[in-house]
Amino acid sequence: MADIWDVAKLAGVSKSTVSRVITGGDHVKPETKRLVEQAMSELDYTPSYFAQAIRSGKTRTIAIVYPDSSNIFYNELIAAVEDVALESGYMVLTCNTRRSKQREREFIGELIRRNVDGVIFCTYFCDPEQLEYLLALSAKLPMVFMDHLFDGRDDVSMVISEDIQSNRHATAYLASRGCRRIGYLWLHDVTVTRYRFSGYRLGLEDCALPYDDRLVHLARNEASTESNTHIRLGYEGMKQLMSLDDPPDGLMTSTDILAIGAIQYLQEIHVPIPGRVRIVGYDDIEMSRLIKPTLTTISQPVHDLGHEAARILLRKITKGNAYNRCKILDPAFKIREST
Amino acid sequence: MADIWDVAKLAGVSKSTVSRVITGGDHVKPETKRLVEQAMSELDYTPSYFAQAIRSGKTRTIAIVYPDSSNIFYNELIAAVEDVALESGYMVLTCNTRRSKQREREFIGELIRRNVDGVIFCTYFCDPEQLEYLLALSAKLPMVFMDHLFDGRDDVSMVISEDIQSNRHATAYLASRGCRRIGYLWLHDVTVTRYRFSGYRLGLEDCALPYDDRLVHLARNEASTESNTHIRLGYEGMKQLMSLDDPPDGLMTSTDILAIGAIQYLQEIHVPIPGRVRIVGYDDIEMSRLIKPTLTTISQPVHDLGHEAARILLRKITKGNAYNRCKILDPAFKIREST
DNA sequence: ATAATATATGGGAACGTTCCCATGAATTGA
DNA sequence: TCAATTCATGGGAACGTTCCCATATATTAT
Repeated sequence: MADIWDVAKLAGVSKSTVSRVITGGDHVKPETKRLVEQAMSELDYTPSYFAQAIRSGKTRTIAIVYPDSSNIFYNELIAAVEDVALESGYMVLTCNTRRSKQREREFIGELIRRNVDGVIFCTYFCDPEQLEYLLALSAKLPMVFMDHLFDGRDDVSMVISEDIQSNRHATAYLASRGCRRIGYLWLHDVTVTRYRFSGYRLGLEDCALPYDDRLVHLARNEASTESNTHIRLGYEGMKQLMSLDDPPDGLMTSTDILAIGAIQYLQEIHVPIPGRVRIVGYDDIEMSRLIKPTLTTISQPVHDLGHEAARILLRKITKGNAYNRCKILDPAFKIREST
Repeated sequence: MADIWDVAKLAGVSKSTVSRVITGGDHVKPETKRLVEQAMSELDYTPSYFAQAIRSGKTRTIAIVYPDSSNIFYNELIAAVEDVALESGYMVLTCNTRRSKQREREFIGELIRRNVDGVIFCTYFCDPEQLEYLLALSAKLPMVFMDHLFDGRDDVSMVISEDIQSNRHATAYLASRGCRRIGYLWLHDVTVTRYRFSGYRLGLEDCALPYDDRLVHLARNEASTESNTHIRLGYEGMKQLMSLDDPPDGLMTSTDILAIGAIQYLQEIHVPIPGRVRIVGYDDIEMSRLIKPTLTTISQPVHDLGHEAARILLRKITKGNAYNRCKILDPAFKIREST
C-alpha cells in the first residue's frame, strides 16, 4: 500500500502538505491541493486508519451496546443509528450483550481500549452499582443512554420513549372497553419495564380500579441465547394468571413477545380474544401485525429514537462532552383486534 | 493513561520485556513476568489498541457483511459468529448493506482501510463483475463466503447450507401430498435463491410433473429500508398466481417471509391452507411457528453455519490465507400445518 | 575446561500518520 | 517603502507499540 511519502513524492511536495490536504487542509494553495489529490487517486492511496487514530486520538467509530439481537426493536434501532453515523463518516460497532452483565462489562472495557469516540448505551440492568459505574464513565467518554432515565441529571444525555403516560392511557383504554381486572406481565430486573409498569398503575388509579398484585406476573428473565425464551415466559405467565379464581379480563404486557406468548396460551385453552381477555403489547414488532388476532400495542418511534440518539452523540463528540440533551419521544398507540 | 514505559519503570525492566509479556512472552523469566503483570494491574494498564495495530498489522477484528438486518436469519448468524469470535478475542464489525450494491462497495473500502483481519461475506448480488471483484479480494484478505458457491474453486472458503437437494425433497413432498401444480415464488437478483429454485425444478422432474413458467413468480426486489417489503412481495406474487386460470395447488418459496405474505393473501380471499393450497417456506424464522397455519419450512442450521464460518475464518487468519475449506451443511425439513 | 547453544534482557529503528515550529514568500496597511 | 501580518510549505518530534539485533548470563555438550 502506498503511504503518505509516496504521495508526497509524486505530487512534488512534502508529507506535511499531503497531511494538510487529507485533514481538510487549511493554508494550502488550490493548485497544490489539486496536484496532491491527483497523486492520491493515481496511487489509490487512503491514509492508514491506525496511524491517524494513534496520532489524532479520534477513531471515527461509535458503538451501540444493546441487550438482545433476537428482539427486532434493537435491530431497527441499530439500523437507524447507522444511517446517521455512516452519513457523517462514522462506523458503528454493535455490542450484543445477550443480557449478560459480564459481557456488558467486557464490552465496555474493550470499547475503551479501542478508543471509540462515543457510545450509545441501551441500559438493561438497573442495579444501582452498574448505573453508577456508567454515569461515571459518561463523564469521560461521550455517551447517550437509552431505555433509562437518570432522574434530574442534566449532565448526561438520554433518549427514551415516553412510557409512563402511554401505558397509563392504554390501561385506561382497556378499562373503557369494559375490563375490570387488568393484569400485568413483565420481566424481572429490566430497567425499561419499570416505567411501563408504573404507567399501568397510574392507569388503574385513573379508572378507580383496585390494584391486585395477584394479577401481576413477574417473569424471571435469565440470560439466554434462545430467541423464543420470552415467548415461553409469556405463555407461562398467562397460564399462571388464568389459574386464579378470578382470572384477568384484560392484560398489559411490557413487550409484544410476552403478549404473543400469552395469546398462544389463551388460544390453546380456547379463551376468545378479545371476547374474554383483551391484550395490549408494547413495541409494535412486525409479528404483532401478523398474528391472529392482530395485537394492540404501543409503538415506539424506533427510527426517531435511533436518529436522535446518534445525532446527540455526534454532537457530544464534536462540540465536547459537556454538551447534553435529554429527549423523550412519544410512542403511538396502535389499536388492533386483540382489544 | 499509563503507557508501556510507566509499566517498565514500575517493574524495573525495559519496555521490550513488558512488550514480550503482553504478546505472550517467549524468553521471559517467570519471576520477571510476575513483576510485570503486577505492575500492569497496579497501573490499570492496557496496551493501546492502535499502537499495537499499526506495528503488528493485526487488529483482532473481523467483519461480517450481510444484506439485511430485518431478516432474523442474519441476526442469528451474526450472534453465532460473535460467539466464536469473542471467545478468541476478536471483535465483530457488522456491516448491514441494506441490499445496496453501493453500500456493499463502500463497506469493503472502509474495511480495508481499517485493516480488519478477515471478512465473512454474505453474497447478495450475483452479477459476475461483483463476484469477480470479491474473488480477487479474497486472495489478499482472508474471507469466507456464505450464500454463494463458487463452483470448482478450491482457493476460496465457503460455508453454505445444502439448498438444491433440500428443496428437491420438499417439492417431492408436496407432490406426495397430492399437489399437481406446484408454483414457485422467488426474488430477483438474489444469489442464494438460485440454488433453491434449481432444487424445485429437480423435484418436479423427480415426480414427473411438468414445469410451467406461469406458476413461477419472480418478485422484483428493490433496495429498501422497510422491513415488511418482502411480505408485500409475497402477497402480491400470490395474488398474481391465483389470478391464473389454473392456479397452483402447492407453493414453494425462497424465504419464509414471502410465504407469509402469500398466506396473508390466501386468507384474505378465504382459500383454505392446506386444504386448497399447500405452502413451504425457507429459513424457519420464529414467525413461521407463530402464524396460523404454522409454516412448513426448510430450516437452515444457522448456528452451525455461523460457528463454522467464523472458525474457518479464524483459521485462515492464523494459519495463513492459503488455508481454505468448503463446508456444506444440511438443513432440516420441518413439517407443520401449512402442508 | 572450553566451545556451542539456549535463555533473558535491553536498546533503538520502524510503523504512518498528525502536530508544532520554523522559514520564506506574498499581501496588507500606514 | 518598510514593518506587520497572512499564507504556503517543509522539517522533525511525537504517538505507543512491536520487531530486530546486540549483549550478557546460564546451560549443555564434548
